[in-house]
Amino acid sequence: MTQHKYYKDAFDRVDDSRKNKLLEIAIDEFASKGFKNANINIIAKNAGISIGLMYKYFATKDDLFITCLKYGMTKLEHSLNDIMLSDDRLLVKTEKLIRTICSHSKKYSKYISLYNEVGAEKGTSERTRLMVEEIETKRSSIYIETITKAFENKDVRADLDPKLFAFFLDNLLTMLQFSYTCDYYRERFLIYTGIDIDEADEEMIISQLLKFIESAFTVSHEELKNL
Amino acid sequence: MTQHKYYKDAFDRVDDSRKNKLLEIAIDEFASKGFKNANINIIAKNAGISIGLMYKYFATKDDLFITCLKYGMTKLEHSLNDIMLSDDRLLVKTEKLIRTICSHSKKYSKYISLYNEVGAEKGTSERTRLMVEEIETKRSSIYIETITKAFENKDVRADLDPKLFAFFLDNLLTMLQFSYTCDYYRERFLIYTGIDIDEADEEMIISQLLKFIESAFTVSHEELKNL
Amino acid sequence: MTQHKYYKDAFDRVDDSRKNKLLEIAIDEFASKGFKNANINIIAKNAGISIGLMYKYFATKDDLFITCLKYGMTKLEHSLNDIMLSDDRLLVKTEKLIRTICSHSKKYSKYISLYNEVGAEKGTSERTRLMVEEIETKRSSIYIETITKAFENKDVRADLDPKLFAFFLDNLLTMLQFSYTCDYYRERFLIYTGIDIDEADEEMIISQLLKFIESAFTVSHEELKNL
Amino acid sequence: MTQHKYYKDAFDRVDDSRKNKLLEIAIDEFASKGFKNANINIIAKNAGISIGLMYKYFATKDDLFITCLKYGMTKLEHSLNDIMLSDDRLLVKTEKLIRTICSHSKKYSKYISLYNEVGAEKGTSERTRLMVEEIETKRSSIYIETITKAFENKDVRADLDPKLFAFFLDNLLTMLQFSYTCDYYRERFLIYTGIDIDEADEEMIISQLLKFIESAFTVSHEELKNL
DNA sequence: GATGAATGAGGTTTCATTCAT
DNA sequence: GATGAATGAAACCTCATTCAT
Repeated sequence: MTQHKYYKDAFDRVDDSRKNKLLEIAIDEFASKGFKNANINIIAKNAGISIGLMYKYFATKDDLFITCLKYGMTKLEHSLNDIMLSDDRLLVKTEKLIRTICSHSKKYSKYISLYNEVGAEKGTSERTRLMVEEIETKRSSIYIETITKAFENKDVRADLDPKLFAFFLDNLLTMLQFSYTCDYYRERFLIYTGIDIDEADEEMIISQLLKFIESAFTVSHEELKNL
Repeated sequence: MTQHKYYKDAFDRVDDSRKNKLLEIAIDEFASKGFKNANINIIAKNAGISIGLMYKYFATKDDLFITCLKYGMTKLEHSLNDIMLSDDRLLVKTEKLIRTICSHSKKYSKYISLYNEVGAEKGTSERTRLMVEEIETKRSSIYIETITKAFENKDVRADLDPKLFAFFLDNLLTMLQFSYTCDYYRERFLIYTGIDIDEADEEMIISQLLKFIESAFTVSHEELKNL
Repeated sequence: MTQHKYYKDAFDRVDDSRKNKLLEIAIDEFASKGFKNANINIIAKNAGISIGLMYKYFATKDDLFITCLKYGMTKLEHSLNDIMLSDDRLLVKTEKLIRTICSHSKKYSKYISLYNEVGAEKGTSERTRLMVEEIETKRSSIYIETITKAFENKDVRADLDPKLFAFFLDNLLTMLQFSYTCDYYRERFLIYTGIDIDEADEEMIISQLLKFIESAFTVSHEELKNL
Repeated sequence: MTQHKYYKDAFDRVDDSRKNKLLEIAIDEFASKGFKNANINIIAKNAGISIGLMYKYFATKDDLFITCLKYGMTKLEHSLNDIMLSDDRLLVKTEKLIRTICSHSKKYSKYISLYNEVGAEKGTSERTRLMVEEIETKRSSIYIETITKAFENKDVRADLDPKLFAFFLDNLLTMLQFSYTCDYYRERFLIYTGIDIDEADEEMIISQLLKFIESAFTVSHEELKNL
């Protein structure tokens, strides 16, 4: 639950524009080559600093990665917050959510690429646990809170569990993000739909996903009779 | 679309039980350490063959990985086929699908771990493209075909696109698989639901997901009036 | 023979308590990690001064080490002087010497640890030569002088060479010091005696060592016959 | 007590002359630069093998060092065994011991240099403990056993403890070894005696040390009176 | 077919020292 | 006097792949 700081004090003292530049360059490298293939010597060189200074800022390659990840995740979080704390009905919120995911995915595809990479990490369970916590705790609680309220307003089918509802909803959004940003999932989208997602009609995707969530199947006959 | 063969002829001549043993051992290594950290020399040692022979079977580490991946993917495909080609209504098929995903995830978690890893691969776009094709083409076409039929039977809301419907459905199932099998997504499930997925009530998850897909939101008043 | 000064003038101008604090902290680091693994940046940080200032005081890490070493060696020298310049017979002096070594070893184990390290230094023969001279010249001359006097008083077996006698005596005392203070030699003591030296009966060790040396002083059979 | 093996199986398969060559070259490097400054890439290059193969033989630099150390220690052990198991009286054995130490020190000075280095190691207490055990256990037990027998034969003053006697005796021999082989202690010998130990009259040193120890064996005045 | 010894480029991390302020 | 950001060479260790037998 404690939010750790994965960089050293020296990095705090760097002015913001250099800080951001460094992180963006690191994110470029991580997003294009993956964690293991990324080379911190190259990151340092591209950022115009010595490798020694790099290690004055970040104790390990891991820490640099996590800092990049959190930097990226923060950007989306703010937009999500704004949406979820509004007074709209859940359906409207969901639409806004999807729109934000779409535009964010285009703008910040590299950040999502990092997030995607974390999801594939093996064999470092303690680090993984920390990272999940850092990333998912806030996001999940915003979702769950909002959805719980929606239940009180009878915006949602009563026999659904708010937590699982939030989970399924985020699953759909996450996979949509990956489809916009990660090589494999972009190809997969192409195979499913026949369309390159970059050239897809975004409005169509949004409306289709909204309908899918809203009511994928038509109400069953039995239920209708009972109305 | 061409189905490549990522091993050498010599591997064809090995008898099946040794073939499977070798692949299972390789899958163990890949699933527990990830592709880059897996060590092909150790795989050979664990499998009881020399590294030289390993290279008589597979030209590169990549090829070994892909062969493992396809080996694992084939197992699920058969079950899916059986379900999708049945005469059930889509809702019933979907339930069967989810059940299969759940049980498969427990039994074959390592195979899914490999699949998950592929989704995070960077910077090898041609290889990635080939792998997506190998894996997703068959699966997606089964989904789409089935769902298109369901549309004809009016089992599905008419204003949904079958391809996107298939895509969204598979997204939900894929994320459920990951939640059963991959470190990160297991933790994420715990954070969303408060439950360790291994100790979760599977029937509850199945029924909730089914409801979510079936009709996440209650039918709106307007729509009801128009019935 | 010239007593060098291994620090810069700026260090002379620092007041004594800060000087001592700095040296004690450096000694801590050197004694716990060894010269090569000790980190001069960390020493500066622990001492509360900047690394820049550190280099205003000491030209190199080597110089800092030597200054620490001499600082530590000085402390024992004074006690030895007092003993050796007294009027006691050699046997009494030797007992006092051993007692002093024991208590000093407990109190100043870190200084001895530095001394022990110097004995293992390789490949810097000129520096080594200088350091031996700095450390051993005074000590050896006190020993030799005292023992030469003892020879005149017939306190010592006549057919022994005073210089070698002093050398052997100091060897025994040095190894006893190491046994009290250095990881390896502490373990070695345990293996030889079955006792952890910290829990050993100090009086027993003293009396045994004294007896071991003492008989060296008593006349031999032949000499006895000639009395 | 278990004697570990600090090299990998692959090293066992190397033929003896190459094994010895490799170890001698590594010992050269360690003895001349010390453990930390020694460079295994250089050792590999000098030995005419690749660094990769080096790591097929030894898991770590540490392991290579320990293997070198044990290789060197074994050589002296055999000579000591022969002497100590003979039927000579302790005084004769001791003389042989000193002679062996002297000649061994000249021949194998590098091995002793390694041993000396271990005695100065800091902060790796578990590794240190293992190494002490490996090296000192056998040697100390041979000493103690022999000396205990000598006590039964009344070769030694009765009020001395055999374990401490062995300990003091080995201390003198160890320091003599260092004086022959280690930079610092060679200089120290020069300062004490005024003689470069390489040009010293070895017979004189031997006889002086023997006398220094010897009197320890003769009975004390009191005891003489009681005869 | 089968072996496994051998390669060596490549990547992370450390730290004594400098120098502009 | 005092600071501490910045440097960058240097060292350990990994592992996919080759090839002589």
